[in-house]
Amino acid sequence: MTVVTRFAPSPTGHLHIGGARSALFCWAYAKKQGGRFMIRIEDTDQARSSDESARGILEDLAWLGIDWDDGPVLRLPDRTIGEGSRPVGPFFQAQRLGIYNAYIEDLCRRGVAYPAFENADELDAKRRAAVAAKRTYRYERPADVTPGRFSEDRWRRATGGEPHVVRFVAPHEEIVVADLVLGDVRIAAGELDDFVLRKADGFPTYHFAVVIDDELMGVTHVMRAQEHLANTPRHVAMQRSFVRLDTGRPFRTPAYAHMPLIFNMDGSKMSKRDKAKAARKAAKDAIAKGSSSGALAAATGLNPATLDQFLAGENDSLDVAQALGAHLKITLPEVEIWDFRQSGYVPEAIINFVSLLGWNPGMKQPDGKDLEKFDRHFLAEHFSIERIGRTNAKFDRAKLLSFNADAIAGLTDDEFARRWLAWLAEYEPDAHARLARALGAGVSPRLLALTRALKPRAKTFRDALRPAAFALVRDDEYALDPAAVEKNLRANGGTGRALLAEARARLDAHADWDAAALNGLIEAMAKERGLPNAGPIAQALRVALTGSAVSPGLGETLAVLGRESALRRMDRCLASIAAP
RNA sequence: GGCCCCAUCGUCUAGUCCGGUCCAGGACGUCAGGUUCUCAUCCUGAAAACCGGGGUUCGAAUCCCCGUGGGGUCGCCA
Repeated sequence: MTVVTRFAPSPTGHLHIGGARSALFCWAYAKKQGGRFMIRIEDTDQARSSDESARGILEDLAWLGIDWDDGPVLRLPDRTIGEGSRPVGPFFQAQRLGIYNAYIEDLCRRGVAYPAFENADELDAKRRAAVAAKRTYRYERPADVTPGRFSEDRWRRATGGEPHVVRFVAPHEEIVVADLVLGDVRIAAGELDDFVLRKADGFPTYHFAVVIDDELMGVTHVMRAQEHLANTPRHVAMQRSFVRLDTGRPFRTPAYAHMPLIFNMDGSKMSKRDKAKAARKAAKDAIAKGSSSGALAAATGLNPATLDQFLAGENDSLDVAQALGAHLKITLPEVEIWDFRQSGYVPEAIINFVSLLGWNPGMKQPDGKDLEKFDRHFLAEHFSIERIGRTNAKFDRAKLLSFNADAIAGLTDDEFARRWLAWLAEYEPDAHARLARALGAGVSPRLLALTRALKPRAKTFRDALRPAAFALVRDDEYALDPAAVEKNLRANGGTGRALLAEARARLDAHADWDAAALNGLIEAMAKERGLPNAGPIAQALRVALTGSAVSPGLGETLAVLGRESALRRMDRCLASIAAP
């Protein structure tokens, strides 16, 4: 039997970090077993689903390198995914209404389901009353409904146009879910009530569509987050009662594997709202320090009333959060793959880190330490359901960041340059343009010199922007930091300035404008002058070349700028500081 | 509240199935040193955990029970 796993996102937003892990594990298991990995879009919530969201989720998966064998076709500039799908589509549930309806009718005729006519508000009120009274609420099956018997009268009313939902006749028996991670999970008879299969708008509910589609699409292994565990008995109950329309065979029950949940460090659920929370906190801190909501509104261009509502917690608008974040210079917490991508994370690091949230290879490295660095190909070769953990995990951003830094450090210089440039083009087009202007387009030798210097200083692609700043400005476009000038050029009667002047002369006469050779020149000069190290010369030059006391290595800095630019910057600096 | 799941350093975890080699190992973070022209990288070292209580056993992080704590779920959301 060919293993078929699936990831079935609801297109109501971006791909969440937890969803990415689910998809990854499903993908890895299918690869490992020589099976197929499928994507199905669960767009049965008419109000919240969107095509853009579906497209975005597919693109995020593709970006992570999680390709599907079956599912929607996604055309990307460099490849197309989903073209070789088995003919079990369509893969959008909204396009499968005919199938669901055929099953609904069969189920009703066999007395396994029945139309119900209660009003949603009334049921809601009953439910709330039960909760208030600390009683368990269960839908009460109408007296005229008999399991196994077609409710003709109800069917007639329903087909006659009366508003209704269709409910399942829940079996009165114990249900055992044989979970591959958790073991047997038993639910006593009578715990399930007659839940809804088809909503009043004619769309299937999640539970119903999942069971129908997993059967019809040949899904053999359902791997998903533990939040679905408590719903699984419903699915098993349906599988026991449903019969395929095409073959007349009973539904099969796939293997289940429920994986642990992922939370924030504080134990809260990771959600888009975290961004609003962070922005709100930063704004309130700013106000506490003397700013005001009016000033914030003015600075961000936000509508003052909208901002006040946001601050009061009356809405969690992403736009407001982002405007505040940009103005207050805070990074909003990333929770979706799209966020991490924008923040300059690489897919390798996300894949690796997220794999470790609830799974572990349990292998040692040659040095005896636990193996925890690997890529998706390793996962495809070694993934096993037995090694999925049972405990919920907290998402430690610091560790992810460290993984990302390592992944970046592991790139070749050329690869880093190419990918950083592509990232800039997408998320920092202004810096991208400035860089092309200063160093030439594409991966030029000088760009390579720059990125070599940037790589060990960057934990993310965005991080690389700061140490690259000196290369993005014109030779007369940057300001000299007064404190740095004072300390490194003016102090001690201007020894720094004198060193700068001498270094400038030596550099002018120097033929080989290469980072290593330039470093050698500075070292040699320090030695000749009897200095304990190259520090004073390097610092004087650094301030002159970049305006600041902090920059990449001096040789690299010089090499990136090039002879002309470097000399011009030194001259400008010397001219701005009077000789003593 | 009913039902269900879980429980090793601050965090991710190895070890748990097949009790002894575990005064519990690794990683991230933290702290202290060191290398280096600044920053970063890098190197070395340290502190840091078997939720509690009962059993079973010569012996329990590992098996059993109870408690406690955390989580999920109970929608015409998925």
